[in-house]
Amino acid sequence: MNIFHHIRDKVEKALKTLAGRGVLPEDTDFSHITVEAPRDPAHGDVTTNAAMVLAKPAGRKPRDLAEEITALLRDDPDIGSVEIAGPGFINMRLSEAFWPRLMDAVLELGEAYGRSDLGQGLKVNVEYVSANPTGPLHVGHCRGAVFGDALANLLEETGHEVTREYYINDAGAQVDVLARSAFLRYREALGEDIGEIPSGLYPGAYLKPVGKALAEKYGDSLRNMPEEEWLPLVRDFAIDAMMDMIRDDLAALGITHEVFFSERTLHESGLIDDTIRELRERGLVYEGRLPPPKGKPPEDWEDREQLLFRATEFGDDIDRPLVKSDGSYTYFAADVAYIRDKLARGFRQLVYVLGADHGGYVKRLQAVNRALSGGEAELVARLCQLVKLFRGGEPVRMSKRAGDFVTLRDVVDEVGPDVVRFMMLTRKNDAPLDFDFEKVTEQSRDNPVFYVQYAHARICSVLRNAREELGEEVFASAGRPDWSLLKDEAEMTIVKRIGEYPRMLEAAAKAHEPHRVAFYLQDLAADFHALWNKGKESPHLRFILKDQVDLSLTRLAFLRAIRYCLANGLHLLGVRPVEEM
RNA sequence: GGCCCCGUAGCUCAGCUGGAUAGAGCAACGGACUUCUAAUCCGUAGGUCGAAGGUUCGAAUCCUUCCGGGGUCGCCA
Repeated sequence: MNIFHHIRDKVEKALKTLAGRGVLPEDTDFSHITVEAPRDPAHGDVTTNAAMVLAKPAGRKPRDLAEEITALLRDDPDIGSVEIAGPGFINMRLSEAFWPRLMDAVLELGEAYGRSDLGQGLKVNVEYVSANPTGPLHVGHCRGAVFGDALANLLEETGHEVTREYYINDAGAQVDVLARSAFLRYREALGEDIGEIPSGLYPGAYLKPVGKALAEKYGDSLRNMPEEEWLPLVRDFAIDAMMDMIRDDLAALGITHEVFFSERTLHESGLIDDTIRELRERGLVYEGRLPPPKGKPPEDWEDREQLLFRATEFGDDIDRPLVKSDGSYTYFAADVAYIRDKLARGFRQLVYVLGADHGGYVKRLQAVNRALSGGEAELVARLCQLVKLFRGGEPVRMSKRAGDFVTLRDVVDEVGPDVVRFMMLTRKNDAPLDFDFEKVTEQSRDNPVFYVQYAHARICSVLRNAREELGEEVFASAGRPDWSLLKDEAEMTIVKRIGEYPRMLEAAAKAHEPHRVAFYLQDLAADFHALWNKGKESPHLRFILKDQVDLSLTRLAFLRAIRYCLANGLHLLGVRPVEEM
């Protein structure tokens, strides 16, 4: 039950009637019409800009057109009153008979309240995290991980067919460095004194268990091999170990990807070769030269003829090289093949959740998508800004030396997955985020995680109490809630907020902005806390009133509806609603 | 130098992809507990939406140009 869709249908029906009468052109475009809640509740429950948007095509003044539209809406039983305001807004107040239907629907739908078919089953691939398999995830990965996961949930909830995917960068030089680093730890495990880890190798202690495991598996047989023989063995072993670790870290945050896609398989299966052949056939590549990079001294710049993708024809600033000077493929070449593969798997929306430092990469990805999908698919890139860590207001210092960085696991272990997940979504993705270890575990108003959880727990507390206070027999013989008993302004504020939930989810999904769910939950929690406290000054507003059973039962049903809304939103964010604090 | 992101109350940020008098929280000040959990709530105060133009019924939002902060810029991934 989405009240805004409901009213929109009525408005569009009225507009079609007007089109039939010749007031509007037959082919009028309705796409810019909004049907939404006005910012000021005094303006009513639902407002539409239809008259203002269509005034020009109709060749009439907005307020005149509004008159014609309202005449057709006025008799609708769901609409209590209609008014024209300001430059031509049509403000509607829903009839008293309408709200009970909404509340009944919320209770009936329960955990399904908010789901929609907005996406029409569109196949969406959400790629997120995709960290190099060379070490544990650090805090920097946290935000993208949580953002991507919440976005995937959000899209799923709004009717998209979602695949969560992780791209494993297991083909480049950095995994050879990983192999050499692991080999050193292997020699260490065999009793050798390896001294200090040479610069250029990964110094982290997390490779020690890998070295030990290698020693157990291979004994000292690797030690006598030439590098070209042991390296592939050690590399594959180490990558597997790193990916196991990464999967564990993600699991600790409640994140599970459906597909882990290996870059190396693109090389080995010949998919990149195929892709480049196809590009050649379609005339999308050519041999050419690039200008040297600007802004940087071109130290080792070598002007050469190379194979270039015609990215500029698809909106990029410069054509992009596919082959390195040593003849191997660039990272970009693999990415082209990867996009081609995603399209071949039927995805029509490719979502990339990236760190802000990859901003420069977006245009070329979009160029590839345009070239290969011919406009059939959309590529959406979302950039996550970095997270600054604090402890009691003081910045947490991290030095890259000796692997002394804060890992994702450190953070989750200290404050818990729910706090991490919620906090990561309390800011728009492209705004920097401060994360203070002390503040996020504080139990106070300025900690949004706590604030929302507390509202949920309070509701559960009342629901628990009610059984004792009112007696089991009251519940056994309870009829349907009489929603007309909810008359107070604070109660109606909440009813309307609940009504906005489905629309908020759709807007968030369209914009790919899961943080809106977090903000909505804070608003709903605030509405609830306000009502709670109002019950202190005005005892008749309390939820449990022993001498008014029908009213109490209705308010308890009301609480269950609020609870569904809070819990559903929290679930989307991957945060567990708690029943007690 | 090119491209991308950001600039909104003293601070941290929202602002529903063009709507009505720009909103929360923190900090400041003044109030509300014999509790269904005061871990909360109510009230007061606080603004040339970085600047200037433009688009139109209407701009914090869209376009152009500046100012300031961050990121990025072939053969790393």
